[in-house]
Amino acid sequence: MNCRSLAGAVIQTLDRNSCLRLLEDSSAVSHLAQTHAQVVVCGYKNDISTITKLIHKLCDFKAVAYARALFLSVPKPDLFLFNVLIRGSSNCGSPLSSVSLFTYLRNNTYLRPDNFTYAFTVSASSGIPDEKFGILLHAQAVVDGYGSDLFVGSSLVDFYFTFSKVEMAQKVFDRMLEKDTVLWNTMISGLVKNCCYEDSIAVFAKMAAGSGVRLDPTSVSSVLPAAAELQLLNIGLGIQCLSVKLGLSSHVHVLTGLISLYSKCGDMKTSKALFENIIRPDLISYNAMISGYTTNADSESSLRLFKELLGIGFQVNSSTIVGLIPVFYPFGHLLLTCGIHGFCVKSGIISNPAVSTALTTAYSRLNEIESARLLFNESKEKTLASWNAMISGYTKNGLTEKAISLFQDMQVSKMDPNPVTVTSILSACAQIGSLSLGKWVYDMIRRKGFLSNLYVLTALIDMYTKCGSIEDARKLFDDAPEKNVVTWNTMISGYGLHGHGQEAIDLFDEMMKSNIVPSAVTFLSVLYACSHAGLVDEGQKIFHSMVHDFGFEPLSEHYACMVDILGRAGKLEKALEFIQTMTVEPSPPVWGALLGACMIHKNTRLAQLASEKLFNLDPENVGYRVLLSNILSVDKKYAQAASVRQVVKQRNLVKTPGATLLEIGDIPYVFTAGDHSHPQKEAIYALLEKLSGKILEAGYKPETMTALHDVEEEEKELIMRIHSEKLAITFGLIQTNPGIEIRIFKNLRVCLDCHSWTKFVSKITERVIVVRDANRFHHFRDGACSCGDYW
DNA sequence: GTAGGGTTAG
Repeated sequence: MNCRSLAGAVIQTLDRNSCLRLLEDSSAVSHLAQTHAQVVVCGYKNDISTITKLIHKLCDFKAVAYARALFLSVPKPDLFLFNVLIRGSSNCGSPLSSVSLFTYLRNNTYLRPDNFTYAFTVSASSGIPDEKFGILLHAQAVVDGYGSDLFVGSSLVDFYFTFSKVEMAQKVFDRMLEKDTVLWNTMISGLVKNCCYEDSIAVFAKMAAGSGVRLDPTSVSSVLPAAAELQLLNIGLGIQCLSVKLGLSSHVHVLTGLISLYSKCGDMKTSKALFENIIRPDLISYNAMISGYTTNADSESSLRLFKELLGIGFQVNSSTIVGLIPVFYPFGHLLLTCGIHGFCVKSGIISNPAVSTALTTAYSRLNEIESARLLFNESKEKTLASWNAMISGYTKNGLTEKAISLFQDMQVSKMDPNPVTVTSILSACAQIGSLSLGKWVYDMIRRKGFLSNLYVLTALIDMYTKCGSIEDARKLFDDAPEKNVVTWNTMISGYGLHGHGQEAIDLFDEMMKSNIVPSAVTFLSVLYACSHAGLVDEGQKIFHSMVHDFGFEPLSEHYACMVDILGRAGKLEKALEFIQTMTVEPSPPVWGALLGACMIHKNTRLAQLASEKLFNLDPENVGYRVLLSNILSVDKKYAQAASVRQVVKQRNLVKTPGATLLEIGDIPYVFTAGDHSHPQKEAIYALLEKLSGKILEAGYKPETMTALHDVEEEEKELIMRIHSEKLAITFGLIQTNPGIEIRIFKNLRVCLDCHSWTKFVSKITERVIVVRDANRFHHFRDGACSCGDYW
């Protein structure tokens, strides 16, 4: 009905049927208001069925306040009207008013609730944070004899699924004498909501095979996400065939579900074909396509569809944006990310927490951690996911202290950590080697029952290996009820970290026997373990097997590992030959491994070749230049060494400062090179002096001296500044009783001199000294190191 | 029917 006829209608007196038709045809709240006036003018304001219709319509347009006011003016509302308003309030996001209406109905009227009343009120109670309302209603419904009503049953099943009470939902479902399509569908989608994907598929199969109930598009589109989540293409295919047979396959919901399934299985070609089959694709089907292209790293298509969507005038929603954003960061598209950010701000979508979380993640993955933090600070509604995104942003960028301090802020603001939070924090503990914090988190994990989560367990194993307790890690690993490839990789690389090459290989063999499919990282982990333990032949065998038995195309990282293995073993020429066989362009780490080997084996010629490549590939990296300068100095090529250092100076390249962490009890102490800030510095330097004398007597020769002949005075002093690990170890000797093991953590690789120094110190003080450097663990005992001088 | 946060190598 258009405005002119409506305006005309207002001045006419209409019969009841015309009034009702007018109500039926109203398409906005303003129309309804006029029609309301008309109803009053025509004398139907006490006609309950007309008023009920009006209230019903008002609710449809979300004018629930208006509807309630009108309801209050009705002298004797009947049950039907109560039911309409209970449902309406719930649909308008006021489930509490639904429940209070129900209570009013029971306590203050002569009316008795019927199956509709229960169904609507139970549905409403799914939207209230407190589960007690629904449980109470369930009991009352049973007492009133509606326990096996289909409508009531379906809403109860949905209610229990909403509160993750899967067993209760199942119980209600099983006890229903009669089951219809809606009840089955509720069961299928509820299981999906609770991540019981296999069960959901099983229920769907039962429904299709022997229930005698008709499948509808909702049945199919409810089960499809389960198949998609498990990437069960065969099951999906079966569902697709079935829906073709039943004539449901052209339904837009079904097609959208199939698009998502094929996308998650990596088949964008089929997804595209399905999408083209949709006669009138809606926003949700577009979203499914965009997110599909995004997860399959096709940024061009993803963006193309997004622009198409804007072009045809669709109002995009948060789902569109959240499905699009992750396509930006694998390709380093900072500008596009900023552009979308701007778009979100302008259109107001930014207020959606999922959107701002996705953007926070994007910025942090693009190493724009400050922008991420700004966005996080500005977001009004901070959900658990936004906290987690920010915390993991910090850990992924190596800003562990910030991650931990944000975690503390999170607890202050009463946000309860979940397994995702805990996983990130454990990763932070592993990074800085803080066993004390790690153990504290472990306590929390046990209290909250997160230990059954595989991510948490794996991160815990990693934390223990990186904090030095390889035995504790292994115990957790052995007791794990479930392991995936990452869990195995973590344990293998843990052994590598500690120089236990044979254990790593044994575990790898065991993994193969358990039929776990290895990943690229599996081979990297076991190869690094070989490198740390000097297992040259074993490493070569595994590399060969990786290519020929497992059909892996080696990545540049695998080559770097092999160069490392060969190079450390002194097979420098062989390493170079190996590089020349590479099918991919050698990356900086490949040449870096060769350069490192040149340092150990003092090969100036190859060092110059490797560094030339490195200076071209990675001109900003100071480490390589320092390394070359040292190699040249050792070879007495002082002029060349000086000119390498000159470049560093001229270009203002900054070397990461070395730092060492030592924990005494729960207190962490951080030392930097030449540190004079410590309150006990006098005692430290005095003991350092005393130790120096003793170890020189025992045969220690400072390694740096050989490299320093040509260095200018000022620079010499700079280099001679006592490295942080020496200060930390000395402090540890002062602070702990004889015989106690000392553990320190260094952010860079331990240098040759400190390594030698620590060996001697361990001998004369009869202490076990454990050093974790950027690369691996060194266990010093009685003048020797577990790495066999092989690092 | 579409959508946000987590573990493994270096």
